[in-house]
Amino acid sequence: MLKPAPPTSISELLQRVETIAGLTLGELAAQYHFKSPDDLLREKGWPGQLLEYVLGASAGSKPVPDFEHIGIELKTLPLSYTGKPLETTYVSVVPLTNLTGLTWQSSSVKKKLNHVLWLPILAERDIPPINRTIGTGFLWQPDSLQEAQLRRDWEEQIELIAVGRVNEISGHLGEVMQIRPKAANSKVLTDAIGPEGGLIKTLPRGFYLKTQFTQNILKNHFSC
DNA sequence: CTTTGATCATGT
DNA sequence: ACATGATCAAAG
Repeated sequence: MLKPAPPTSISELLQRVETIAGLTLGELAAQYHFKSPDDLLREKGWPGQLLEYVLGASAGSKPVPDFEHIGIELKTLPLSYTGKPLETTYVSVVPLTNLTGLTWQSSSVKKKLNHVLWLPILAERDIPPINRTIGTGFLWQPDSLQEAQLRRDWEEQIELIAVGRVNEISGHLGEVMQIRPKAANSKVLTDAIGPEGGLIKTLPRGFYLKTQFTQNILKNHFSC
């Protein structure tokens, strides 16, 4: 099959999502002649890349949403047998310099999470990737409580970075959104503001949604 | 070289 | 069990 064109409307996207619900990743990959790894030890991003391809997301672009025309970001969500998220959800890179004037409203987190298409996948580790089943995808936008929680976590942790305390940040901070390393390995270094106000080198970091937060998104959607 | 797609793997 | 810190490939 050819590479699908980007959906031109939200309803078209949702129609495609309905079509793939219940299929396994392997079935979908076979239909589109997409590769199917035996495990995700090396190709950790495979589920997301497959779904992007099948649903017609713009490939590997940077600052724009996956579905640029309709402003929607695609996120796969790996679930356990009991329906709980197995992993945190990566959101975006954490800015570590040039933070003056940066606000929640203008942040990459706020923009990325403005409108998300969640695609649950039954992804328990004892299931080979090709046998993992795609669930019912759904659209989500943060409600006022969720946005307040995200904003507070963002502001608290960005403030620490702004005053040169990036090295005091760990995954323990944040009520619903944490900061963790995001790099090829632990030797990668990037610029950040140091304790004396100058530049220091530190690990690149990313914002991640904690599993309790995404579990609540699921609960709100499938029970209301 | 960096960002995006994430999951792996170990310590608690 | 679960979360934090570490890691990997593709694409631009």
